[in-house]
Amino acid sequence: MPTIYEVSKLAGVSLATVSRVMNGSAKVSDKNKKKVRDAMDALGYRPNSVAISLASKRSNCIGILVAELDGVFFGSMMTGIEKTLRNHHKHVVITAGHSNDFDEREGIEFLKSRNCDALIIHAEQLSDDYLIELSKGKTPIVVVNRFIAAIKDKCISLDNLKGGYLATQFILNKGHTKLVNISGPKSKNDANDRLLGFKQALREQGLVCEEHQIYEGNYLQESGAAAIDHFISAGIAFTAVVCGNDQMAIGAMARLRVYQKNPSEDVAVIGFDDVSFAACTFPTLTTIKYPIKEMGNQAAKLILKEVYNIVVDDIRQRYEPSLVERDSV
Amino acid sequence: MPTIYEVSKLAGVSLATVSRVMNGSAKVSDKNKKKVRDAMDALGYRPNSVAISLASKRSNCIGILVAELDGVFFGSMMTGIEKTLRNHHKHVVITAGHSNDFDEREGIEFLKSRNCDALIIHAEQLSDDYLIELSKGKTPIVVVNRFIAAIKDKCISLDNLKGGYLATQFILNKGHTKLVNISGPKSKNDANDRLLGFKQALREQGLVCEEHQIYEGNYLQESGAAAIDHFISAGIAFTAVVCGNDQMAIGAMARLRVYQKNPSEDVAVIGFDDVSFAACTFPTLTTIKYPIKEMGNQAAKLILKEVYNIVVDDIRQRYEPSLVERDSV
DNA sequence: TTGTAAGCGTTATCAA
DNA sequence: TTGATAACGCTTACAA
Repeated sequence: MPTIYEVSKLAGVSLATVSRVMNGSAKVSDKNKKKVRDAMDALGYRPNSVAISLASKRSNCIGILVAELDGVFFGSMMTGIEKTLRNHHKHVVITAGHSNDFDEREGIEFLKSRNCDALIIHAEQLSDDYLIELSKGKTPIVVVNRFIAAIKDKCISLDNLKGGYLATQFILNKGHTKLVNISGPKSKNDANDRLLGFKQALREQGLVCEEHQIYEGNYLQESGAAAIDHFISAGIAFTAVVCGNDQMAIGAMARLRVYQKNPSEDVAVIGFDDVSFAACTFPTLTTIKYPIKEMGNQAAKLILKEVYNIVVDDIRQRYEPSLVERDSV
Repeated sequence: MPTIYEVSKLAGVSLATVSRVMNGSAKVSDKNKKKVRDAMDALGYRPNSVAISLASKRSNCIGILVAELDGVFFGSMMTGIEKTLRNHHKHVVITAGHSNDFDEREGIEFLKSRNCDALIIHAEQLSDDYLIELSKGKTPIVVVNRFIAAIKDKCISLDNLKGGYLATQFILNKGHTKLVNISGPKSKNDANDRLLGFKQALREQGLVCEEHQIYEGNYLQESGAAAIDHFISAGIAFTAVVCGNDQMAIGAMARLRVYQKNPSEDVAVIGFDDVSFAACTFPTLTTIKYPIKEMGNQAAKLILKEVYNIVVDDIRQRYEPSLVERDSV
C-alpha cells in the first residue's frame, strides 16, 4: 500500500500539498494538483482512514447500537440510517447490544474508542441516567425509541403508550371484552409503555386488567405461540389478543390454529410495529405502525446537522403511532 | 480522554510498560502492574483503538459486506458471524452493497481502508475474477454463498442448484405437472443456480420448461405477489409455484388468496431459505433449508483460524440444502 | 524486567 | 501557494 509520502515523492511536492489536494482544504496550484493526482493514479494510492482518523480526530463513521442484527425491526432502522448517511459519504459501524446491559455498554465503549463521530443508540437496558451522562461526553449521541426529557433534543421517539392504547381501544370498539395481552419483556421500556396503554384503554372502558390476562413474552414468534399455550392451558377465556409486537402476533396466530381457533374469526389479533411481512400473513395483520425506518432517517439527519454542520430539512423527533387496519381483527 | 502517556506518568513507569500490561505482551513485575492498573482506574483510561490499529496494523475488526441491512436472511448471517467473533473479542463492521457493483466495490474499499483484519463477503454483483484478485491482496477474505474453484478454501457455500432441484423434485413427486417458477433476479448467481435446478428436475421428468413459466422477481414479497398477478393475467395455468426464496413465496401465497386460490389446497407453494417466519405462515411454508446462520458461524471460524491463529474445531465449507416439509405443498 | 526511541500514515501549525 | 515539522496515541525493536 503506497502512502502519502510516496505520492509526494513521485509528484515532487511536499506531504502537506498532497494532503491538501486530498481534502481540498486549501488552495493548491492546478499544476501541482495535477501532478499529485497523476502520482496517486500511478501508484494506486488509497488513503488510510485509520491514520486520517487518528490525525484529524474525525472518522466519518457513525456508530449504531441495536439490540440484534437480525430482526426486521432493527433491519429497517439500520437501513434508514445507512441510506441517509451514505448519501453524505458517512459510514456506519454497527454493533449489537443483545438486550443486556453489559454488551450494550461494551458496544458503546467500542464505538467510542473506534473514534466514531457520533452514536445512534437503540438501547434496551441502559438507564436514562447513563444515557444522560453519556450525552455529556464528547461524542454526540442520538437516542432512538426512548424519550428522555433531560435530553429531549437528542431523542427520536414514538409514543408507545399511545400505540398500546390505540390497539386496545380498536379491539374494544369492536365489542370484545375478554382480552389478553402478550407483552414484550418487562425489562424493556417500550414493552412497558405499550402495556400501560393497554391497561389504560381497559380502565377507561370500565374494565379491570387482571395479572393473569398478561403474558410476558420476549418479542419473538415462539413466545407468541407459548403465550397461547399458556392462556389455553390455564383455562383463560379470551376473544382477542393484543400483542407487544408483530412477531409475537404471528406466532400467536399460528398457534391458535393448532387449537382450532381461527385468527380473526374466532379470535381477534392485533400486532405492533407493522413490519414488512405483516401485510402478507393470513389473515393479514392489523397492527400499529411504527415508522422506524423513517425515524432512523431522522436520527441520521440530526447527526448530519449537529456533527457535520450539513444543512438538512426539518427534523421530526416525536412520532405518533397510527392504526393499520387489516384482516386479523 | 487520558492517554497512555498520562497513565505512565501517574504510575511512574515508561510508556512501554503501560503498553505491556495492556496487552500482556511481556513480563511486567507485579508491583508495576499494579501501579499501572491503579493509574488507569484513577484516570478512567480507555485505550484508543484507532491508535492501536495504526501502530499495530491490527484492528481486531472484521469487515462484512452484505447486500442489505434489513432482510431476515442477511440478519441471520450477520448474527451468526458476530456471535462467534465476539466470543473472541473481535468486532464486526458492516457495510451494505445494495446489490450493485459500485456500492459493493466501494464497501470493500471502505472496509479495507478501515484496516479490517479480514473481510467476509456476500457479494451479489462482483465477478468471480474480482474476488479472486481481491483474495490475492493483503487482506484475507472469506466468500459466502458462492463457490469459486480457484479460491475454494476461502468459500463457504451451499449447493443452490441442488436446492432448486430438490424443491422441484418434491413438487413433481406430489404429482404436479403444471409448475411455474418465481425466480430471483437473473443478476444473482444463487438465483440462477436455483433456477437451473428447477429446469433440471423438470427435464429429468421429461417435461420441458418454457420461458413463460418463469417470472423474474427481486426476492422481495411484493414481487412474489406481482408474479401471481402476471401468471394469472397471462392466462398461464399452474397448480404449483416454486419460489426463489421464502419472501416471494409468502407474497405469492397472500396474492393467491386474492384470486380465490388457497395455497396448499389449490396451489402448492414451495420456498427457499427457511427463514424464521416460514414456520409461522399459513399454511406453514414448505421450503429448502439454507443454514445461513451456521454458515456465517463457519465463516467467522475460518477467519479466527487463518487470521488470528486461534484453534477452532473443524470448519465446514460446503453445505447441502435439505427439504423442510410443512403444509404449503 | 524496564526504558528509549523510532515508527504507523495522516493532519495541522507555522513560516517562508 | 508551498514546505518543514510537530502532533495524534499507541506498538515494538533494541538497549540497558
